[in-house]
Formats: sequence, C-alpha cells, structure tokens
Amino acid sequence: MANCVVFHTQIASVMEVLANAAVAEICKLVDDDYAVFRLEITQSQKENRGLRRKLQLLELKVARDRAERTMRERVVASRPSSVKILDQYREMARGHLTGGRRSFVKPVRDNTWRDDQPITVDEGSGTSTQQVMVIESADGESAGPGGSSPVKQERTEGEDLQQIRNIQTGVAAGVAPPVATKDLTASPQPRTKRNITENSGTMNEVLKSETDTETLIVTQRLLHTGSVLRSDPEGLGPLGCPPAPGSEYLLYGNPSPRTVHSHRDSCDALETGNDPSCSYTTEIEPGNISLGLETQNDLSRGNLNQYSSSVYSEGCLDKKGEVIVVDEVTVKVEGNAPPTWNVDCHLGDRHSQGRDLLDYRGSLGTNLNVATHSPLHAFRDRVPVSTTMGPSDSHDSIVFDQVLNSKGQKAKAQAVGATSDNSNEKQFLCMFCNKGFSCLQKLEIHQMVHTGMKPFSCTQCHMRFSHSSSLKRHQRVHTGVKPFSCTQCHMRFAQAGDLKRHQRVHTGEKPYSCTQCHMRFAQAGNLKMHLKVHTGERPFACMDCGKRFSERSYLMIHQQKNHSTL
DNA sequence: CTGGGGAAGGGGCCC
DNA sequence: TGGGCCCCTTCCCCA
Repeated sequence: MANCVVFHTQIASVMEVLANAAVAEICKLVDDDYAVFRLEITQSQKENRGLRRKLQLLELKVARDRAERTMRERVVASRPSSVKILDQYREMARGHLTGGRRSFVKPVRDNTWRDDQPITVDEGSGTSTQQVMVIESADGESAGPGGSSPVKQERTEGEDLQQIRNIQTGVAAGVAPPVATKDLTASPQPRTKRNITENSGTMNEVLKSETDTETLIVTQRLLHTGSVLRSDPEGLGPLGCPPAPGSEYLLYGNPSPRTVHSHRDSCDALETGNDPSCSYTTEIEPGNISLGLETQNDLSRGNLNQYSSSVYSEGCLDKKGEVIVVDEVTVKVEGNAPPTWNVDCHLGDRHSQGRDLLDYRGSLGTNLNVATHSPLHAFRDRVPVSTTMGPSDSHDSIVFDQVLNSKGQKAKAQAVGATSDNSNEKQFLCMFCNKGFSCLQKLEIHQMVHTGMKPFSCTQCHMRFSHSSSLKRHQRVHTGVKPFSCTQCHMRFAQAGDLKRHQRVHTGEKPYSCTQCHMRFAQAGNLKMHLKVHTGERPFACMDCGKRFSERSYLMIHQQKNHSTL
C-alpha cells in the first residue's frame, strides 16, 4: 500500500514536471509566433502607410488635373471674344523630350538675364516641370475679378514647385522675373503689354497695333517634360517643318546662339547653325474676335478652317500665317465659322472605314515611358475647345494614348534615325506603315490615317475629317453646290470624280472586266460586287432565318419584308 | 421576293 | 488647296 502511495506520488511529480515543460514549450512557441506576427504586422502597417501615401498622392494629382481641366473649360467657355490667348501648352512636350535637360530661352530684353545665361531645368531626376505661356489682352478682365484670367495657370508636381521657384527667383536674380508667373491663388495684378515686350523683342515684330489699354499676360508654366519655350529639336515648326521665310513661326528670344542653350536631342542633325530655339505659336483668331495682339492680318480670310489648314497643313510651305507663335494653338470657333478646327483629337468615328484605328486598338499595349517626336501628343494633351466634341472624347483619348504610348518609342527611334541621315528625302518614317516622308509635317498628316485623328469637323453635322480638303468637299453636301456639270446631259455633281465617272455612261466605257466571265463594268465597285456572284460569297446573314445575302442592302430589304418587327 | 447591274453619293488619301 | 483616284455605300431598276 505504501509503495502504491509512493508510486502515485512519483507519478504525480513526473506529470507536474512534464506539464511544466509542456507549458514552457507552448509559451515559447507562442512567444515566437507572436514575435513573427508582430513583425509581419509591422511590415504590413508600413506597406499600408506607403500605399496610403501613394493613394493620397494619386488622389491629389487627379484632383489637381480635374481642377485644371475644369479651369480650362471655364476659360474656354467664358473667354471673351476680344481676348486673344496663346496658351494651352499642357504637357505637350511629354514624350517629345525625354530625360536630359530642358532649357528655355531667355527673354531678350530682360536685363536681369545675362545673354549667356542658360536657364536649365534638370529633369534627369524625373521630376517634371510644366511651362505655359499665356498671352492675353486685358479684355479678359471680364473673365475674372480684377483682370485675373483663369487662363493663367501654374501646375506643379511635387518638388516641381520649388524647382520652378528656384528657377524663377534664381534666374531673375532677385529682379522681376522676365515673365509673370503667378499662382492661381495669387491676387490678380494688372499687367501691361510691357510684359510682352520685355520678354522678347521679336514679339514686337508681330504684336502690331497694340493699344495701351491692352494687357498682355505672359505666364510661364514649366512643362512636365519640357518647356513651352523649348527649342524645337529640329528647328522645325510645330509641324516639324522648317519655317519658311516669311512664315510666322516666331523665334522667341534672341535667335543668336549665344543666348540660347537649348536641349538638343539626336535630331540635331537637322539643325542649322542658327539655333532658333523657337517656340512655335499658332494663334487662331475667329473672325469676330478683336485681338489685342494683331496677328490676324486678314480677317477676311478668317475662315478658321483655312487658318487651321495653314497652321497645320502648310507647315512646310512658304505660307504667311497670321500667327503669333508662342506656343500651340488654342482654337475655338463656333457659330458662324463653318468649319471648325478642333484641337482635340478626333479619332476615327467611321464604322467601316476606321479599320486602321480599330486594328490598332486591339494590338496596342501601353508604355507610359515612351516618347515620341510626334506632335500628336499635343492633340492628346490639349484641352478640347470645341463644344462639338461628343462624349466619346475620353474614349478617344484613351485609344489615342494607347496609340501614342505604344508606338511612340518606335516613332522616335525612326525619326531619330531618319534625322541622322542628312538625306532630304523620306527622312521621316511612318511608325505604323514605314512609309517615308520628306517632312515631319507630312508624316503627321499621314499618320492621321492610322491614328484616326480627324481635326476638321463640320459645324453642320458631326462629320469629321483628317484633311481640310475633305471637309471642304463635304460641305457641298450641305450647301448643295454641284459645280461639275455634264456636257452631255443635265446632271450635275459635287465632285469632279463623280462627273468623270458619270461620263462613262455617255461614252460607254467599261474599263472593269470580270475575269470569270465577260461582264464589264463602268465602276470598280460594281465589278467587285459582281465577283461575289462567282465566289458565292454571302457574308450577310439574317439573324432570324439564317438566310445569307451577298449585299447588306439585300439583307436589309429581306429583313424589312420578312421580319418587319425589326 | 430575290438577285443582280447601273449609277450616284460621299469619304479617304495621295499627289 | 485642289485634283484625282480609290473605295464603300446606297438607291433604283429590272429580270
């Protein structure tokens, strides 16, 4: 019995020891796990903080962009007709110039600047600057209290503000900066045209007949990837073509090379010795707009479309444009100006003929870091000013971004490679089809085929065109003008080609023959349609009965007759 | 009703 | 800026 008690006692003590050991082990495990968990939690919290910070930055950025966009829209909407504005340089240079340094041109008459003093914005760190030059008349006071114009804007990103201030203050060396850079919140200050004249002596060549009552505002906004006053990498116009003598591509600042220290990329091969460092301005003046800056020397040809054509389609020509070139154009024409040049990009809205764009939509990737020489960026980034733009803009912009982003790198590479070639022929290759063009402006126009961009819009309908001539021809649809009359009959046609085609009726000419039979046709389209007879091609199927037709019109007739519910 | 040809309307795009 | 060519679409007519 006593042994039994002793045995139990021993068992109890062993059990207790074991239990203690187990508890200690458990506690150790718990402590270890707790430490691990705490470490993980700490890391997660850090990640959360970082993400939250990023989110806040993104939200701020979005809000700022939205506010800016709203501001611009208000500006465009409320801009008095007598105001002449050269503005809207929004991130145009994004992608045009990548990395490296950006310089902007010293105002010629600014005494505080030494002639050899470059203003350089280092963007190597990836920080962005934006710069915008705004020239407007004092009439714009009506747009805001105290003459403050909502146009003037300054947008900075992150450290850019400080960078800009450093530039402005540092460069100006404590003296009044060459141009008035104002924050949106800054109280409006009266400006005089001296602001302009102080900026550049060359302005006076353009700013004729200014009145003393006019106030010109020049605001610089450092651009995201370059300056408004950035020198054109190729010494070309906004269309990339050399400004012809007499053209109004304004050389902003002293054209003397000693005053210009501009960023040059690999396109320098096309540079001439005289570095213009020009900043191109296209200034549009609707006919009813009284300008503070007399740049529209002939309002009688104020057909905006003509103007826009001259601006955008004749960059290679020796064309006298009524332009003050400070920057890109802001065009707003509504009302009685028949055609409208929309600065926003219009992607092809054709259904059957916009295949190029549609094809690209599907194949495009996104690369936010690519850059392109294509001024198409300007279209993308510009503020839509035409109220004719439909709600599809955003989508268009997205698509357009995709086009640009995915193809821009290639375009740049091609352009750079082309410019390194001193040959004057076919220097610029289309990034889509590799077709060569001798002029960047021609390339730009050609690339509208691929991008679907249609800057020429009809004010009487929603048709848009990539060529001004197409718009002009289209307008005969509205006017009913048919200048081409048949000498054999009384038929009249709006297009010369229609007349020529019609005359085959009289001549009996049928140049299109079927290879499968002996049928001949006067029109190629009719032959093509006829060929379906041989191929048995019937691509149009009725959704209700499955019957197939060779032509859509047959299908439509069939549906109307047999499935009238449609 | 369907299929097919003739002809015109109109836009894209190059030169 | 316009000419010219090409293309697609649409309408009309007829078998």
